[in-house]
Amino acid sequence: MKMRNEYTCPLEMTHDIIRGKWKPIILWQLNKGSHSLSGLKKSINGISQKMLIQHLNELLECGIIHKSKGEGYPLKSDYVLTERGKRLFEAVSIMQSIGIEMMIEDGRQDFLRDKGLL
Amino acid sequence: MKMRNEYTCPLEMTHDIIRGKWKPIILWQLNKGSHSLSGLKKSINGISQKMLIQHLNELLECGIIHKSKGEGYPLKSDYVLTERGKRLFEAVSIMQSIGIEMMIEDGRQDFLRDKGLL
DNA sequence: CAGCATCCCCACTGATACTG
DNA sequence: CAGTATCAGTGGGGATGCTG
Repeated sequence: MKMRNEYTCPLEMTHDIIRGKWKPIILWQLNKGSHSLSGLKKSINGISQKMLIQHLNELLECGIIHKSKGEGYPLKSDYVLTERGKRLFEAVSIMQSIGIEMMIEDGRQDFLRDKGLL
Repeated sequence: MKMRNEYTCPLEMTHDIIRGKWKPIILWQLNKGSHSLSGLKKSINGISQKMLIQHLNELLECGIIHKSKGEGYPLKSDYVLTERGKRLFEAVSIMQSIGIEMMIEDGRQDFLRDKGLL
């Protein structure tokens, strides 16, 4: 993820952090609780392992998530939201609710009901 | 802006809408009040006219903003947030506040003070 | 299971020039 | 002032295969 060199406002910073295609969904999953790599992969539909790891590393760099690594075999990783990540999740949460509102306005209640979101 | 064909959750929808590099700043400006094209261009540092118009058109398609066009000369356009756009702005607003918090944690109070955000 | 390395494509971005 | 058209660079995203 290419970040800008300079930020003219804090908004751009948060936006750059969350811009990646899978970032919001990753945060959404991690907010439910810590996940292993494979756990995340299973819970996120359509993501490739490479993209998942790439996005996780970017979130790590920004201090949004924290990683614990087990030592023995089988290998076990554990990703968790940091405090900063939990705050960022609030924005993600709002995006979700806005998405729901938009879908309702667009008459897609059926879709939402199927997902158990209505 | 390439939107996905299918959305597995509403979050992805909102994310796709706001993904563009300049979208949040545009919403931020429009939330202050309606703007003409040139007005927006002047208020957004570094944006090219092409990108501005492109993003505006995408926001129009999604029903986030509304455009009025004057008939006479000199030409006068007017962009405003729709009700949906105002709701989306709330998410943008949260992103801004999170950006501020992050910058404070990172010890960039000086930057924020310069911008009058602290 | 966790993670890295390669290769490739296309969408996003941007500069520039032109029209009403 | 508002908006379109064209061309080019690049980095984000994805498929696949390899290592500890």
